[in-house]
Amino acid sequence: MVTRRRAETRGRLLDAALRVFAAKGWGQVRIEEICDAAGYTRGAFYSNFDSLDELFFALYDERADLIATQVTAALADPDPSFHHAVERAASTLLLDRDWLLIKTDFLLHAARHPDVAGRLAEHRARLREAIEQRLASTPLALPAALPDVPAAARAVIAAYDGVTVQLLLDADAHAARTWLTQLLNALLVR
Amino acid sequence: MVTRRRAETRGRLLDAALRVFAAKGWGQVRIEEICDAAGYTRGAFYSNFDSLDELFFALYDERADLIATQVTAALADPDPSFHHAVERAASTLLLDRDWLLIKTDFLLHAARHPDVAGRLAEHRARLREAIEQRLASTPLALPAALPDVPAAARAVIAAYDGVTVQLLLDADAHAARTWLTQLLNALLVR
DNA sequence: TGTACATCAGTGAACGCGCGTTCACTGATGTAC
DNA sequence: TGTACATCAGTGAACGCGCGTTCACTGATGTAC
Repeated sequence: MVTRRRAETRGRLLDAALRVFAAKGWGQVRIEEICDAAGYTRGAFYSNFDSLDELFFALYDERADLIATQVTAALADPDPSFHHAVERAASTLLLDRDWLLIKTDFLLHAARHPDVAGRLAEHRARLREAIEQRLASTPLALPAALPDVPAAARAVIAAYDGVTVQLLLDADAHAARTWLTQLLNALLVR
Repeated sequence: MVTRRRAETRGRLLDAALRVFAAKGWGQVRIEEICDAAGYTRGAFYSNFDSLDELFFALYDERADLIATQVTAALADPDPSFHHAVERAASTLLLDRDWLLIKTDFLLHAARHPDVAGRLAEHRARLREAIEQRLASTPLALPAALPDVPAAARAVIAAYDGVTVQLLLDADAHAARTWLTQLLNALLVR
């Protein structure tokens, strides 16, 4: 059984870890920095996690699940226009720079350690399916180079990844959203 | 004056650093690992560099310059077809996974430390200009969403960045080149 | 609701290892004749 | 070309700090009556 106190401590450590990992980056983070940021001493960390890796993975899983759920909801809503659904999904995906930094750290970690790449593949698969379903239920005249819905969905993800890089560099979230919309128009509308 | 011996040692340390940084990642690398890989003791490192950061930056500058030169040459060659030039540039950009890993480490570092982002911005500007010049000298019917050459060039870079992410995850360089070509067709050919 | 007790979560001092950094040294390299 | 010497590049042992990890402890939380 997990007590309320324990769950709160764990939650605060995870929240602090998000900020500290985003600011410093994987490999530059000391356990004590996270504990300080969360308002605990190091013992609290060892009482809740076995290692910094375990905490980082827990953090990734938690946020990835949250993002995927939000994006799926934004895309699945049949009410708004295609354009509007894209805007909402793009807002979720491109708003939180901290998450983009951590996600990219995790991407690199997965690229170097295939044994942990599964978590990331699963997250990307969830997003891809949500995109495919939206594309399939929208009347679109796809260009010749992207003949079917799966190819178009992969193109959407490539565009998103490309815009993410730009956003990491210039930190201009508004420009990134505009740019993603523009790219999707170029890719999906013949 | 730099002696021959000194230049060779520096070169071997940089080569070893490329492999070690690619394998382990920024922040996971010990100075001794690089020295071991290069066949030196730690003193050799301190005789040539002040810090691991300095070595990493030197490594980035060296490789970025090499890549940019090669890509510019591939794109500037007026002889081959547009398709062929794209293939050659894509080969240079997507062939060396070690470089993609290091480049992405550096991207994250630049995203977190704006004061060092200049090096990366310069590299990207060089690539963008080479792409713009090639696009300007090629008769293309751009889609409505990408009205001018600068927008098209930025789209090419976004596609490249997106494909890079996929290649980092699946390590399939051949699929990545095919996929990039397909994306560029979808983006640039109305 | 109040009290007494048991358990558990987080404290923080202490330990010790790994690794960055230094430096007196040696033998490799370059130079003068 | 050969030799003698000076300088310089890389060696590797030694030092010590930062940080991960442990653990005896305390006071916070939950439970039984």
